[in-house]
Amino acid sequence: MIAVFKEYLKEKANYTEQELDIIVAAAVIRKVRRRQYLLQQGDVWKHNAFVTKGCLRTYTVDEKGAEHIINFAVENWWIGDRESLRTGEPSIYNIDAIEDTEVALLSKEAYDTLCVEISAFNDMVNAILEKSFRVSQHRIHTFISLTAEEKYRNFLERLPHLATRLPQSMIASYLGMTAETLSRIRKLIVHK
Amino acid sequence: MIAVFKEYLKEKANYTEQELDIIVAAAVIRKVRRRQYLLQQGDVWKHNAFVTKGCLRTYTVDEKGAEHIINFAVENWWIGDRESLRTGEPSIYNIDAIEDTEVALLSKEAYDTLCVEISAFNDMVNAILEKSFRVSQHRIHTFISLTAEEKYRNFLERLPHLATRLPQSMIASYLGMTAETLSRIRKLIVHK
DNA sequence: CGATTCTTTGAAAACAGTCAATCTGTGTGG
DNA sequence: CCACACAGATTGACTGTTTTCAAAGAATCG
Repeated sequence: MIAVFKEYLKEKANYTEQELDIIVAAAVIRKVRRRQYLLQQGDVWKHNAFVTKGCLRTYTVDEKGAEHIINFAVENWWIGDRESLRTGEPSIYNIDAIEDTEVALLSKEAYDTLCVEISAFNDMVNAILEKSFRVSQHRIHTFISLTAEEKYRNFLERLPHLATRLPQSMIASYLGMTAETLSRIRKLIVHK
Repeated sequence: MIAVFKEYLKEKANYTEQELDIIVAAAVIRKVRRRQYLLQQGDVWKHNAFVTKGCLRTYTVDEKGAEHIINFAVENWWIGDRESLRTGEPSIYNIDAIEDTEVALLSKEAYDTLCVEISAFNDMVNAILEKSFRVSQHRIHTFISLTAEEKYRNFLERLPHLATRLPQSMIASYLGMTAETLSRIRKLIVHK
């Protein structure tokens, strides 16, 4: 499945064959079974993970035991905890697999080295970061300006491939509403 | 007020005196009066703005005329629309001054040149971007996991200097609630 | 002081959450 | 292959929270 990673890199920048090999060689493939953790609250996150197959989520669990999903990641997405990676502090997030999954892990050290030695990699990484930021700004905007129904419709538009792939209870959590509310909204939409 | 910008740069990285001068020389100071726009919906944003004095907000206006505040920026913060800057498309946001304000503007071209020629500047810029991303992830988390009262308390903790500086109606908008709701929450908190 | 803007309050309506029960589909073991 | 268990989705009744609209009360600025 490392081929997926290589394809992704080729699309993102004009790496030389040699550079591609260096990057791919630095990655470690790791399988994560459904329901298995990639990161557990309290642990320090020391990698950058690229998903080659499957689906993961980042979430927190509050005092009442309710889960709050911050992010999903499927094939060709990056996932991790930048906060913990940067500070070295234990993470407040959990990351686990929603399906049987495979990720390419780049250790913090390998990652930093690649950034220094391959300028195209550094640029790619920053472009990804910028995109992530823009996406999260957009998501904030949905929270402050849309109704529950609009948030769901917006989700269907922006991430249609996720809508069919994820349990609805998780979509509800991602949108900041209960599974019951989402179920009622879906019913309402069908009747329109 | 350009001195504020220079101080900020000194704190963020070890620039040489020469580098500092180059960066500062690239900046254009612009005054923005209270209620005056720095960016208007439909215009293309072509700068990066650093606030040396005053306070601004980024917001949208929906079909019903309601304003939704995405972000504030006070002294030593950056503000702008990365989306429009990157794509060259007209912005969907408005930016205006909440107080009489002064910003240092770096044109897209000047900014890109500085990134190439001064590597410390490039690193600084990326560190700022990463921080912005982490802050916005945190904010998303507040939206999906906190009650209205908790969101306000969290705001007071994280941005106490803004709480006293901004009209409450704007804080309410930033938190995704109505001014009336925030007013009631404040009353409730006082009685505790 | 007067005008304007911001905040507070009240009452009703709309909306979303909670809890408990039922329904549906999937996969497993006998 | 069937029966059962299990997880996820739906529904109903109820509760609690937030919005809406309208009006009154502070605060601020020229």
